[in-house]
Order: sequence, then C-alpha cells, then structure tokens
Amino acid sequence: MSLDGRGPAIWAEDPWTPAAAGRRQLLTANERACLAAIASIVQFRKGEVIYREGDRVDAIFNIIRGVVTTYKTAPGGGEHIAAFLLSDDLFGLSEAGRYTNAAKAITPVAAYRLPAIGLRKCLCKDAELEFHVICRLCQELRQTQRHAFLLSQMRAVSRLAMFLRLIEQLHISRGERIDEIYLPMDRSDISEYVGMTLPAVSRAFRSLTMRGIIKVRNGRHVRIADRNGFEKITGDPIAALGSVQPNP
Amino acid sequence: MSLDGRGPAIWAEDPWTPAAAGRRQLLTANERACLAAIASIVQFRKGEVIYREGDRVDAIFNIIRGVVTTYKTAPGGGEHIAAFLLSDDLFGLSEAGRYTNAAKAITPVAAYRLPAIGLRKCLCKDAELEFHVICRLCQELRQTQRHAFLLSQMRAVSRLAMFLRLIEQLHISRGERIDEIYLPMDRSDISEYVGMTLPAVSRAFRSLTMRGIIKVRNGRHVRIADRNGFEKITGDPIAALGSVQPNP
DNA sequence: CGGCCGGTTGAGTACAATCAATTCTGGTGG
DNA sequence: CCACCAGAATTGATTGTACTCAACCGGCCG
Repeated sequence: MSLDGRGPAIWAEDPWTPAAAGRRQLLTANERACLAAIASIVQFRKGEVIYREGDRVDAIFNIIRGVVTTYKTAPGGGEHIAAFLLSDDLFGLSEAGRYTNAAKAITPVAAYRLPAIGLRKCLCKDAELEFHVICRLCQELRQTQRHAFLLSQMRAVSRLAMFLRLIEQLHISRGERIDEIYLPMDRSDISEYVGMTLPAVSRAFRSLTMRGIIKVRNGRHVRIADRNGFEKITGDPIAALGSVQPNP
Repeated sequence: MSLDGRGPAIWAEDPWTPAAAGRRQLLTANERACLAAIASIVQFRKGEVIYREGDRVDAIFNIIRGVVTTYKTAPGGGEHIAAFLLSDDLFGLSEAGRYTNAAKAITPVAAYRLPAIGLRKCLCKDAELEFHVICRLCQELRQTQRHAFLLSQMRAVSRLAMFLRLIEQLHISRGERIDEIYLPMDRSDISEYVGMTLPAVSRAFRSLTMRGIIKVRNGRHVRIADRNGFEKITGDPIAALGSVQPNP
C-alpha cells in the first residue's frame, strides 16, 4: 500500500473566518500520516460503479485524481446526480450504516479508501481533525443547497447558467487559473444534475450561445463572453456584493 | 438569562451505527451546560426575519420551539426555501463569516442564541461534542440532498408526494406518533420549497386527493389514504428496504 | 357587514418533455 | 491516410404540463 508520498487531503475554508483566506489544506502532516496509516489506494475505470445506494458502508473515500458522481435512481427510472466530486473531495455519506447514494467514476479515478471504523477512531482522537471535517461538511452542505437552489429555477437557461457558475466557482476555489470553464462531465451528466432532459440542456446551451452570453469550444470548454448578461441570469451573489447597490 | 431548565439540545442518528437505534439526544448534561453558559434565549414573532443572506455571522441558533425557514431570493425576485427547521434543530450556516441564507420565523419561535466565538471554543475543547455536530451535519446534508432530489422530479404530483414524505419522516424521526401528517407551513411556503407556483401546489393536492392517495383535513392535516399508491409515486426507499431483497 | 388573507379554480399560453431523425466527433481498423 | 463506425450531441415536430393572470370562495377579524 503506497502512500502516494503524501496521504489523504482535505481542503476547505473555515466558514467562520471572515478574511476569505481562501481554501487551503486543512490537515497537518501528522493527521495525514494518521489517516494514511489506515488508508489504502484504490482505482476505478471510467464508468465503473463504486458502490450502490443502500450498500453497507465499510469505507469512506478521498479522491486523489479523477471525477466521481454520487447519484440516486428516481421512481420512473431516471437518474439524478447529487454531486460531482473532484480531487481531495470526500464521499461515502451514510445513514444508519448504509450509503445514501450510489457513486460512480466518470473518469479514471484514484482514491484513498478509509475504512469507516478506523476513520472513526482517528476522529475521536483528534479534535482538530474533527473541526476540519466539520468545515468540509459545511462546505458540502452549502454546495448542496446551491444545487437545490439551481433546481428550483423554472427556466432552463437559468439552470444551465447557474450550473456553469457552480462549476466555475469550483475551479476558482481550487485556485485554478481560468479564462475558460472546463466541464469534466458529458451532456447527459449535466442533464441529470440540473434536472432537465438532454435535448433541453443542448437547447439551453444554444440559447446562451446565440445570445452572446457564452462561447462553447469543443463542447467541454465554455467561456463567459458577456459577464454582465451572465450575472443578470444567475443573480451572482458574489458579483452583487462586489458591485455597487446605491439605492435598493 | 434563563436556561430553560435544560440547555441546548442536538438530536441526530449516528450515521455509521447500523442498528437504527433511532434519533436521540446527543449531548451530555455537561455539554448542554457548557453550551448554556454561552447561550442566551431569544424570541421571534411569526413572520419575523431573524437574519438576512450576507449578514455578518455573530451567532448560531438552536431552536427550542417553533418553526424557522432558511431561504434565498432568486434573480427574478422569487423566494426559494432551503429548509424548514423545527425544535432542537440548528441554523446559521455561514461562509466566510456571512450567512449563506436568510432566516425567518413562520410561527412564534424561541431559540438559544449561541455566539459563534464561544461556540467555536466549546467545540475545540470537546472532541465528543464535535463528533455529535458532525452527525448532525451529515443528517442536514442528507436532508438537503433529498430536497434536491425532490426538486429534480418533473411531475408536480411527484414533488408534492415526496414533500409529504419528507415531512412525514421528519415527524417520525422525532418519535411523534402520526396517523396524520401535520403541515406547519402554509401553501405558499410549500410552493417555495418544492419549486412550483402556488396554484400548481393546490392542483397537485387536488390530484392526489381525487386519486384517493391522500385525504386533506383543514388544509394542514394530511392522511395517506393509499400507502401503496403513495409509495409508487415517491419510490419510498424505506419501503424498498422493508420489502424483500432476496439476492442483492 | 365588509374587507382581507389564504387558498382554490378557470382559461389561455409558453416552455420544456417526448420521440425521432440527423449531424458531429473521436476512435478504430483497413 | 482515409473510411468507417459508435456514441455523443444537436436539431426538429408534436404534445402535455405547469406557468401566468385573473376571478372566485370561505373563514377570520375588525
């Protein structure tokens, strides 16, 4: 069991620190080593199912590289993607000892596998570590709330624009330089995340493109061409804070 | 500052304990006293706004009695309700020192107000307490994921049925005996939670009623008349677990 | 009694779902 | 290198659902 030279990693902002010091590595070398001691490294092929909804929880995962989705199957048979997870993200949320969602790799994935029992021991020993997990959970919760907010929008273009903003923020919060948003998932994944059909996603892309709001290259690279119009659609709270609001 | 005789309370299940021991009080008398020491009790009238999105976070709240909603305002001006919070729930999620949602009381509310600084000190002193907060956050996260799942449904009746199931589960997990689901919120709140217009909610109620799936009394009391039909619509995972799964 | 609020109902319309056909793209093998 | 193929993505035509706007009920309170 190689340790990849470093060990598990958790990145998050402290939700209570006002100075947006930005996302940073939360774990000390010590903590990473402690986690590494119980972890093994696992690999998944593109498209491979990692676990199913309702399976007994034996482990939590910490992504090293690649993209994972968690998802649920609707009564009608349709799939609903709950989240896209990237490197350093955790997944394996459970309820009463069972996974609440299924998970699958949508790219080749490498991850640390942290057995639940060992992890729990680590947590109870280290209050600092626990606090970091709390920070990460808060971030996860905010992200899921944003997802729900997106889904509550009635117009398809709003949903797609908000989706693009979410992905953009994801990249930004990782400190990646971006003039262009890279979409690691295909259109079908997007449609399952934003709660529309695949053709509707395609049309929404076209609508935004033809209005000059975005420019699409290669299907997976999107550039915000008209930031103003874009924010008018998404109601970007960050921009709203930054820009002036003289008379409400 | 009275302590209400007991002090702050957090209820949750341990997500990793398979034996569904059910929801229970997580805090020891000690911990409750510790929290009580920094807490004050606050009251809000029905309809009163507790804080706004983007306000500086000075405190987290723990509900004693009453119902609170957290919500966001959409670009178009519409409101989106992120969650309904009941007694013993926590609210005041923050990002970079600011509230991520607004909060308002939809009934008269009494709550403990826990200053953020003091709370943080309490947390870092007590690994046990932190673990309980983690349990609670996981529960919150699951709830929000279910909300997103609900919102991803395309048919209005599905959304409403799932909403009713959510509220039912809420009551059940609190150990309340229920033959009838009580809705503490009005139709407008429901519409803002399930992402539809108010008339659409009304029609969905009527549709379920006329199909014999539910019976409505007084607008705020709903009984599941046809549990089978109901679960066919919601795809109840609990029922799915309860039913046979001979070969996984 | 009359206004007000929460809730329901009705008519018309617009948007996205549906089903299906077509184009585009990347990868493979001749 | 190009032809071919399979999957992804776009486009088209039609239908249906839920939004929109507006009128209407019924209880509650002044």
